[in-house]
Amino acid sequence: MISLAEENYLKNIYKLSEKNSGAVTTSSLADALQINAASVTDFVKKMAEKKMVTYQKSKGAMLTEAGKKIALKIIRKHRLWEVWLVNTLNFKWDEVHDIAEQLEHVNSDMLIERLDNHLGNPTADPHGDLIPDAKGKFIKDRSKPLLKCIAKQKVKFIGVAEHSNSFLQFLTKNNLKIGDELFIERIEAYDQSFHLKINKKTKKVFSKEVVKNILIVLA
Amino acid sequence: MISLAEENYLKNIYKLSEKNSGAVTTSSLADALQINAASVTDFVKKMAEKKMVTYQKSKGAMLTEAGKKIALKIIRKHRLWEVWLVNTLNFKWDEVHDIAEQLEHVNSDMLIERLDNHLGNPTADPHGDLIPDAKGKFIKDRSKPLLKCIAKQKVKFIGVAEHSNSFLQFLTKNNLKIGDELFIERIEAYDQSFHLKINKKTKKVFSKEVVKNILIVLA
DNA sequence: AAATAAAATTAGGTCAGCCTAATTTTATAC
DNA sequence: GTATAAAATTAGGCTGACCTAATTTTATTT
Ligand SMILES: [Mn+2]
Ligand SMILES: [Mn+2]
Ligand SMILES: [Mn+2]
Ligand SMILES: [Mn+2]
Repeated sequence: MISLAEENYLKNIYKLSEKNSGAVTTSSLADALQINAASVTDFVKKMAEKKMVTYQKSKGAMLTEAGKKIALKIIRKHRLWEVWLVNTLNFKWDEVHDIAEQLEHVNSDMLIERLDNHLGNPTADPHGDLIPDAKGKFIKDRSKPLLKCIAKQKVKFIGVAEHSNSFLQFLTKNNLKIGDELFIERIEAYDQSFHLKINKKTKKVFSKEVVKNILIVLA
Repeated sequence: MISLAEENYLKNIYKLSEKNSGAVTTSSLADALQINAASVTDFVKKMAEKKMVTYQKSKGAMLTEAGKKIALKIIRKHRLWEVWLVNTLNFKWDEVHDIAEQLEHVNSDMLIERLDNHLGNPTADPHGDLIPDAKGKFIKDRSKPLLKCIAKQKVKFIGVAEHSNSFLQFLTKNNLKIGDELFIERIEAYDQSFHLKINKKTKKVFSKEVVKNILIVLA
């Protein structure tokens, strides 16, 4: 059996290795898990014995295939639950993460698959994060940061690269939500702020800070 | 904060004190939790320090008001989740208990209340067990064992007094489900087996063993 | 290439939640 | 009421998942 702590380690190792590929450092894991680095070293060694990760002293940890499979399953559960919370129970997108952090550890394959079907086999969660299927496969990710776009492009808002409540609430306050059509009227050369027209109606200006965390696809 | 172990102790103390009122014995708790009696003694003492229970050496434990409140909340969650699993995800009534055992520990008041509303504020779970409201109050229980009835009575099957999978599956196999109307055609004097007509159609005979675990209300 | 800083590891705890074995207390039988 | 059985407690341990402080390794400056 796999413990709660192990599940959280695996999930976070996966997420960190997604960003900076290669071995995940002890300190980055410690930071993500809010656990002392010494404890992480210890734990990771035990996980290596159990073949969930490979570990090289002073270099870091990498998921084995077995570990990756578990990590993806937890991520799948987390995101499916978030979809349920938002779509069925009408939670806001900035209210679901902590609840999903708990629900992701509920262990029942039958439950996951039924939930998935009940939700219509969604491929993305309320924040636009892709949901792996039962085999751990994602659909192809075609998104990129709005910041990478050029003036006069028409794009669709499909996700966020930053998941903090403050950022999500900022977007909500500014009436920006997933699915919105954004037209880039102009990009200010000096500070790279974006002048947008949202859904062919409202005009708004967003700073580079914001724009880099908005993920879009070309419309 | 309250730990998983504490929640399970509280829930089981509540359930055992429901049956045999008075203090809950160490051995009955040990048996229910599948934990060694020595460990239970220890744990219960710690819970007494935290004012969740009162404890008298060699006599047993009783919930305090605070402890009872927590116990009822867990029972509420367990039963609400069971309703969801059966009504929304189409699980069978003998498939939900283990999943609900996990879900009952998910901690979010907002989640419970939204789930409750979404389900239409049910007052009983798929096994006929009453669901306490947010304040811990139950509706009045009017059920009694079918065994206590007399011949020629017409009654409605509303719950089970025995929750084992084997019993639930036995009932399912015999096409008996909650809501069914039962007419007691005759009670065999020798062994107290019940000759029933189910939903004005099927005739079936059930042993005393079975009949004592079927809960009904007079129709 | 030394010196310094940062990251990682080792050594030696703690605490929760369990266990077994031994002992004491309470209940039941004779 | 004494003997026996059952229940409960005490004593002493163990493991998982953390911690701090000290040390070692690796990276960055100068
Ligand atoms: Mn989340
Ligand atoms: Mn998400
Ligand atoms: Mn149940
Ligand atoms: Mn139930």
